Amino acid sequence: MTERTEEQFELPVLVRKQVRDARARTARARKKQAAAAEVAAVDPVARVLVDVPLAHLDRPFDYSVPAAMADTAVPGARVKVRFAGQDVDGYVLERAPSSSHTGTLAALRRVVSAEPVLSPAVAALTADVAERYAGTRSDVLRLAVPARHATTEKQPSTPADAPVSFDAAAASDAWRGHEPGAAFLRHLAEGGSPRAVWAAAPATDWPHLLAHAAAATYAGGRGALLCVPDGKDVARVDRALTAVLGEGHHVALTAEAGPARRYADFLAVSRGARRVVVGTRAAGFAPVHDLGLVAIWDDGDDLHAEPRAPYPHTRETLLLRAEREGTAVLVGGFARTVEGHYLLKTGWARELSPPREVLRARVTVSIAGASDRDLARDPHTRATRVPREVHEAIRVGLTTGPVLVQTPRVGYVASLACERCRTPARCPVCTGPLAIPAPTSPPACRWCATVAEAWSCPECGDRGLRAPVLGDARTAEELGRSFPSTLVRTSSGDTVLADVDARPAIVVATPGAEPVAEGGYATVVLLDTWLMLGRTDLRTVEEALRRWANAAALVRPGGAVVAVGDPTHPALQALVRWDLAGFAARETRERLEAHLPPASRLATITGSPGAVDDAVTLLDAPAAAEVLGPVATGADESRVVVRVPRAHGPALSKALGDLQRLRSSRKLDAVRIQVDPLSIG
DNA sequence: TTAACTGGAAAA
DNA sequence: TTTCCAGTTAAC
Repeated sequence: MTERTEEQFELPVLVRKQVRDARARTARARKKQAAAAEVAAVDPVARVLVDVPLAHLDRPFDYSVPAAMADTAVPGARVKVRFAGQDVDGYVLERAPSSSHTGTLAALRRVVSAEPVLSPAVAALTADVAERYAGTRSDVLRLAVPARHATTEKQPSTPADAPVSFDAAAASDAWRGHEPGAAFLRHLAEGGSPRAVWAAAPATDWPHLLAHAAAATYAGGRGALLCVPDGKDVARVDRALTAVLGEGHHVALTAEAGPARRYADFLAVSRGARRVVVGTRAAGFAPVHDLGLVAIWDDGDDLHAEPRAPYPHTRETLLLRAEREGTAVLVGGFARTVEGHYLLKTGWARELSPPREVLRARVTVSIAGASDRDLARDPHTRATRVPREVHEAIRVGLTTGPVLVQTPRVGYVASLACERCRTPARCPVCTGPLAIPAPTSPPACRWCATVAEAWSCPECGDRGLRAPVLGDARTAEELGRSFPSTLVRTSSGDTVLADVDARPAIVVATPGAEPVAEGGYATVVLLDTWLMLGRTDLRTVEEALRRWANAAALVRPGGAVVAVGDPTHPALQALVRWDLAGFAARETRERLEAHLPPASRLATITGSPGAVDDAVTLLDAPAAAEVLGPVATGADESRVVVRVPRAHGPALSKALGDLQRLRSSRKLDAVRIQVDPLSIG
């Protein structure tokens, strides 16, 4: 009885002790096993980058390599490791003879595959990009290495065909009109690393020029990497590369291809079976062997800005890569960005551009200003948005070929505008945009709901408001009425046409969705340019000009471009003179005075007001840094902007990275950091 | 997820 | 002082 009571009483203690002992035994056993397990004879240590989201763990951890994995745990291989009790994915960065870690190393748990998917060059690039954008390598690696597809991995990659010899004559011919294009190509072919910012002349078949630059590099025994904004452009450059290099030398990497195809193409590159690559922004990380040239087309297109952390921009990724791998650089486009201009201004890159007489021969740009006088003379103009001379230009164009009509997207500008001078109508209370909430109601502010019954235009005093007539469908309908016997096609949103043939037709397209015409358009019309300038973003004007230039450049050589808008606007004047370089230079000067990028490096810190506040306190920013804000950006979210002169950019990135590591290790509330955000909105 | 560590409380 | 235990922290 007594014994039983005692037993019952002592049971929990006993159980606890047993559990404890059992745990200790398994721990000892595990350690013994780890120590006893045979490790690799050479380089028994693997430096592993683990895939964990914590900034302070963004460094290699050493693991012992079991003998069975000696040959498969190669640098670049995907592995599974035990990390703080969990199985996590990682990449072997390198193998080493010993570790500086004090304490016993855990063993690699499994080599997922011996395929070295993370090359030393891309691993280094990943570190550079993470550092530059104050992010983690694991985030960058998600962008750089595609998901594994085991079946695909088992297939060998077809080796490249014997390279065709470089046709220097054809290449120089293609680049004719862009000076000094021939010298640039020769330099590439000889294995040099020239760096250029290229202003393409309108009506240039730019995919072929890119293909020739890649071919020149390839002929010199090196690889080339071409990044373009979207899948449509990838397809064009893909075709151009096939035309110049033939089949079997290049791959096109896009998000559209399924996972198997994507991985197969990636492997063809990482195995060195293909050394010429074209793709969208993710391709910037493609592990091209013996990389000799990196190129980006239309670097002002915001598709080049990665929307996932740490938000790297393709141009910056490629420039970091060029620095590290010593490659040639080609930054091209019809329009020029302020960043592109900056590369020239600092002497880092040379200019490739068409001489005046080439431009004059390629295109004639004119402006149809819908002035009051025009409206009085032709009241019909206002109803159709298409001034008489534009109507005439379309008619003339249609006698010889297709006509492109670019019209702003629906919803691009939702606000009402002054009927007379077309200044966007803003709320007198909060400066928000005015709109008509219901068909019969008076205009009201979309931000603060103030009813603006007695609105008058601050620019011209007119009291009339007009709703912008917008949309490609609406425009197509109008033009269809004006040109009854003409085929009218639209390209926008979900139904984007890649190309149209050379027959006369009206092609109505929204910006960025313009199809390429066989042989080029006879005429290009840019409607409602004033609407594209109506936004208040920092880059509005630059962006509008870029979109106009991209549409205008689709004319055939000697074709006509007509823009409907204010003839005195500097952006339209730049378009008329096709002086996009001059516009970028002026824009850069203005930004310099306003301490905006690219003369300054700028970063935003966003998060809960408390977190942002103490992030600013913890931030060990360079002495020259200015902290602007915080400002409230939403419900319980605030933001500060940190700005430094460009020379202190790397120091700012470093400080922001340190801040993230510190916050992560102290388990403080996360803040989102964006270095060089595209816009601060 | 979990082993190692920390510090405070209880036992000696 | 030593031992035990729960909560915390670092993570190979």
